[in-house]
Amino acid sequence: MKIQRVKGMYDILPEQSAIWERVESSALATLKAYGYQQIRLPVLERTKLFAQAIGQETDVVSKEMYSFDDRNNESLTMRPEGTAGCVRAMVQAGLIHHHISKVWYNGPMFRYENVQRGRNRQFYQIGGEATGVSTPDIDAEMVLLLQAVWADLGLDNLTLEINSLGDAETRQTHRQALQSYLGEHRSRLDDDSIRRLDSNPLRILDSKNPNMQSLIAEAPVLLDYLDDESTRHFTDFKAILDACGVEYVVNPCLVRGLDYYNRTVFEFKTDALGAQGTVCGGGRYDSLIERQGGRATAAIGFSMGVDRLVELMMVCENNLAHPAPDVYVVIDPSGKVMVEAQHVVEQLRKACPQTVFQMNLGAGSFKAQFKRADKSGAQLALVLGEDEMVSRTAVIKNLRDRDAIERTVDLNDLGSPHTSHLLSV
RNA sequence: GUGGAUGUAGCUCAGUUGGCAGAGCGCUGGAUUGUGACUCCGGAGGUCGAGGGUUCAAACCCCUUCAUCCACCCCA
Repeated sequence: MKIQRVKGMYDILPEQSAIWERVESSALATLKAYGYQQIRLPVLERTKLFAQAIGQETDVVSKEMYSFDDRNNESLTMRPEGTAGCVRAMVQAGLIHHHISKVWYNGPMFRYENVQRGRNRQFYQIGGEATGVSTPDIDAEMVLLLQAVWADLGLDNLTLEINSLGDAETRQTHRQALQSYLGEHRSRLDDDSIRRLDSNPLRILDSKNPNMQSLIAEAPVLLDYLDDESTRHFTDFKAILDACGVEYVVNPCLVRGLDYYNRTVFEFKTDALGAQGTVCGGGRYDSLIERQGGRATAAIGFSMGVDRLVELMMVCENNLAHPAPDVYVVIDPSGKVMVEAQHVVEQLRKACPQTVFQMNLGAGSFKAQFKRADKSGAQLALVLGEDEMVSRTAVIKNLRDRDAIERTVDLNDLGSPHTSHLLSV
């Protein structure tokens, strides 16, 4: 039996890697333009870091972590998300003592979940964290930054949902109100909802069950419980989005799965990817840094699911062109010129650094080589046959224009502008 | 953890009542001297997911198991 890949962990094959590169480079360039600097973090952290930061009771910590004891009998965990480790690093390095720090990271995260479309056990996130700013201007700038990434990628079908969770007290008070309200109408709840009553009552408000809609409509709304400062924060946040022409939906039921969030939370969603439509999520975590032992510092972060963005790019058929070489080099099938041909092409690569040359490798008749040349997508074929090598020339054939005449280059004059011109595409 | 679907060539998939393992694409050789695309003729490539059972005979029926996909839950 051949050894197969581990469930939920995928190989990113050459066919897709170009799109990955596109998403990553687009995010990188935009983050740079908004003043974010890269931070590179370990995959392994101490287990208690995540338990503390994310919350012992969350699904992620209670049943989805890849944890194990190392040889020193210390429990380590493969990071299930990026923020906890990033905050740990920033506190450890003293970065939170600046007026503001903006960092971004990119890498694999691990959660032991049942796989389905858009949900893998090893998945990739590009995340950004900004510490030191408690005002809503940074919240809005982060959303604008993300919008700029979508625009750059040509993704125009994402909807932005926002909400404010207030502070911890807000959520606690609302949760109790919600539980007592739903508890009073227990008879109208379906089985799923009764199960969630203790674990996650806010989720009940998301139910699609038509029999419960009137009940849900009357339920206590989190936004009504916000303290004054959170309300003002949320209002100002929305005002900046409005001024910048950002469309959004206030979703009072939007909650995040990790405990550290407060105030502003947001998600970018698509309906083109099946059930897992959240492509990017984020929010404030103003008390996390202090809880991690740092000086009390406000902070906000986001993370985008690169796997999902890549899939969305493929669904939208945005630019799936395979990268093609510019010049395919056909050499004499006899093998007599193999040594010299490699030398010539090496000189050409230096003389024309913008041009991508693909040597024919692994022998083959002229016929076979031209078939490969055609299939490669190259514009030009450079023919280094035995006759040409004797006369120190090479033939350039245009593979995309039937009527173009074949041209000849002088192999003694490879560095000349004339040669470069003939080979430029 | 709970449902449902699917496993046959590198890929996408046919395979009738149980009766020789198939197609398209891809790969590869050829169709008169060293030239691709369109066309034509060849070739290679299979433990039919795995194990067991029924049968003269199993890709097909039965049992077990593994894997994949989709969904619930939850999240990026």
